Amino acid sequence: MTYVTAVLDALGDPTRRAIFERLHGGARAVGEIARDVPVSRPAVSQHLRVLKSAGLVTDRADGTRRLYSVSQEGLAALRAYLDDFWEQALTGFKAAAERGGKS
Amino acid sequence: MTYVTAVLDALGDPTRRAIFERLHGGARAVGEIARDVPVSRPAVSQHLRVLKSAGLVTDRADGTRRLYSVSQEGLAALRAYLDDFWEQALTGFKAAAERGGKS
DNA sequence: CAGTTACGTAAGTCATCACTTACGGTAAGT
DNA sequence: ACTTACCGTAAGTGATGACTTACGTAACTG
Repeated sequence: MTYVTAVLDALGDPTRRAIFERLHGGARAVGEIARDVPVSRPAVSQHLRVLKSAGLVTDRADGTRRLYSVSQEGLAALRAYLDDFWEQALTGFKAAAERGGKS
Repeated sequence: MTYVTAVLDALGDPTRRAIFERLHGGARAVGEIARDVPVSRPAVSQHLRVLKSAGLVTDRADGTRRLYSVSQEGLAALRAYLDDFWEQALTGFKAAAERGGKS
C-alpha cells in the first residue's frame, strides 16, 4: 500500500520501465537484459535493485547468473492506489455536486 | 494509450503526487494548492502543466482564478497499461511453465 | 586450483529537472 | 483608470539521480 511511493518512483524512469517491460515474458538474467537496453550492465543492476525494493520484481540465483522476474505485489499496490484514489475522487465530486455550484 | 509514459513520468515526482492527491476532493485553485505544499506557487503551476499534459488533470477559468480538477483519461490509460502488462506477464509465465523447466 | 563467467557495489561525473525570483498579462473591484 | 488578486512563463541556479569505469566476490569449467 504505502509501497506506492516506491512503485511510482521506480516506474518513473524510462530506462527502468524498459527493463521492467522486458520481464513480462518470463525470468531473465541481468546481462541478457543489458544487451537489449542502451546502458551498461551495472546500470541495469542498479535499476533492478530499485525495482526490487519497490516490489516490482523478484530475483533468484541460477548458478553464476541471477534471474529476475515480475512480482505481483508492486503492481497490486499500484492498482489498489488507483482504485482508492478514483473512489475518493468520485465521492468528492459527488459531494461537490450535492453542495450545489461551487465554493 | 501511449499516454502512459507521460503519466508515469508525471506521477514519478513526490511533489506532483502531493499536488495531484489534493485534487481528489474536488476542483481547487492554484494558490490554494500552493498553501498546502512546501513549494512556491509558480512551482505548483509548472507541476500542474505536467499533470495536465499527462491527461491527469483538467483546468477551467473562474474569474482571475484557475481551477484544476482530476481527469479520468490519465488514470484510465495507466490502468489499461497495468492490465495489459499483467496479462502479458501471465501468458509469459504460463508459456514458460508449459515449456517445462527453464531455458 | 587457475581461469572464466556473471553479477553486485563503490566512487565519481554529468545531465536532467525541480525550484526560485522576476516579469507580464488578465480579470475583478474601487 | 488605478489598484489588487491570481496566474503563467522566462531565466537562472542547485540538487537529485542516472550513468560510467574500476573493483571485489561467488559459482561453474578445465
